[in-house]
Amino acid sequence: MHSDPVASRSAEHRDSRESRNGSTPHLDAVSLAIIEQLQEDGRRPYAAIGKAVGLSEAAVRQRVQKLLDQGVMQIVAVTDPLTVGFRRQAMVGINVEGDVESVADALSAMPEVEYVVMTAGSFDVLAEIVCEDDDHLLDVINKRMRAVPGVRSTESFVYLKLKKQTYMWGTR
Amino acid sequence: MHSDPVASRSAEHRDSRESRNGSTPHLDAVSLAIIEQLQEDGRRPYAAIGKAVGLSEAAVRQRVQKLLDQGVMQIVAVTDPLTVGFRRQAMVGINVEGDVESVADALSAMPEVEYVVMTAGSFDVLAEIVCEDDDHLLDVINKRMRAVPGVRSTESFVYLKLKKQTYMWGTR
DNA sequence: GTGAAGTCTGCGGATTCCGCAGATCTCACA
DNA sequence: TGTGAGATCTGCGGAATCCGCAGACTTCAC
Repeated sequence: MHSDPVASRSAEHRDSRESRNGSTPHLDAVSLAIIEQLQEDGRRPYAAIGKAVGLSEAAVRQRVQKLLDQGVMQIVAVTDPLTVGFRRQAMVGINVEGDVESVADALSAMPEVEYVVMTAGSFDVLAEIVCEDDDHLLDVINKRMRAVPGVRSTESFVYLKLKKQTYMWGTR
Repeated sequence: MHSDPVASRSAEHRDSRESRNGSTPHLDAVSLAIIEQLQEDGRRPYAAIGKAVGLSEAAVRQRVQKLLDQGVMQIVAVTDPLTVGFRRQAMVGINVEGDVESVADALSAMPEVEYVVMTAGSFDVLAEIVCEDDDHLLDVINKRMRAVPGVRSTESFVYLKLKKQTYMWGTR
């Protein structure tokens, strides 16, 4: 048998069964390790990943495809829209009366909204928006977002400068 | 000459010169189009991208490499840490007295901090943090972040559920 | 004990990646 | 106006990678 940098394979399988999260199931240590590799470089070859996690090239490929199909992970190019230019960006904190999730869904449906998260604290929902310019920003916040049923109030934080943006939660 | 889906090449060059953003220079329409392609699929082959934007495979490869080297773009796997499991995540709004940028830099240096942005509004800085558990979260916020010189106050928004996460600003 | 489902491995063949040399264009400067 | 440096694009092979598939193995339910 080849060396196994992560752990015993069969043990992983048993672990993955006892996922108490009903929605998105089963992420064993090997898949975690694969995701970590792709967090460092989304274009890393499958063979190199396989060597790092102790799997064949084909097995890595099948796992990655499955993770993508399930929506657990996506491999994409990320930028700073402000650096790329000509756009206004903001985080909007929202207070909701009634069903929070339906408001979050309505916000998620808007193309200018890149990021929506339900939170505990003095806001019920946080939404990040990317706009063409100030007029567009004003339109999205004051017309469209405030018009969503259940939105009680909003507070905006216009982005001045992005200082850090990483995806390295795995590698610590 | 082949068809040119984006625009005239030489015209692009002229456009790219007049970038009034001193920090990160020059992003012409072709590079924008390449980024859009990679926002849809970070592993899309260079040849396919070249066909879409009207460039040869080698030219796309050189441009992508340059964008990566310059830090304009990164190609990575992104997930929802909450879905992946066993972690607490929060957005922290911060008020600063004195130099905001130095505070932002200090926060950026912390490994648990994934995202830092300077803002206009009732917070000076927003920081997103990913922690192992509640104890870790408490430690990072109350011990480490509040200890940064210049931090006047913080307010936390613990993540309950991520509803949307895209990187499609280009394709609208 | 047996069959279905899931996963891993190994293996070609097609595709892609990669470095390099030459051509083209722009721009600065004499 | 001419010239040379710098940047970018194209085309081309050779190496590496991607991709589908068939077989083997394990687990699980019945």
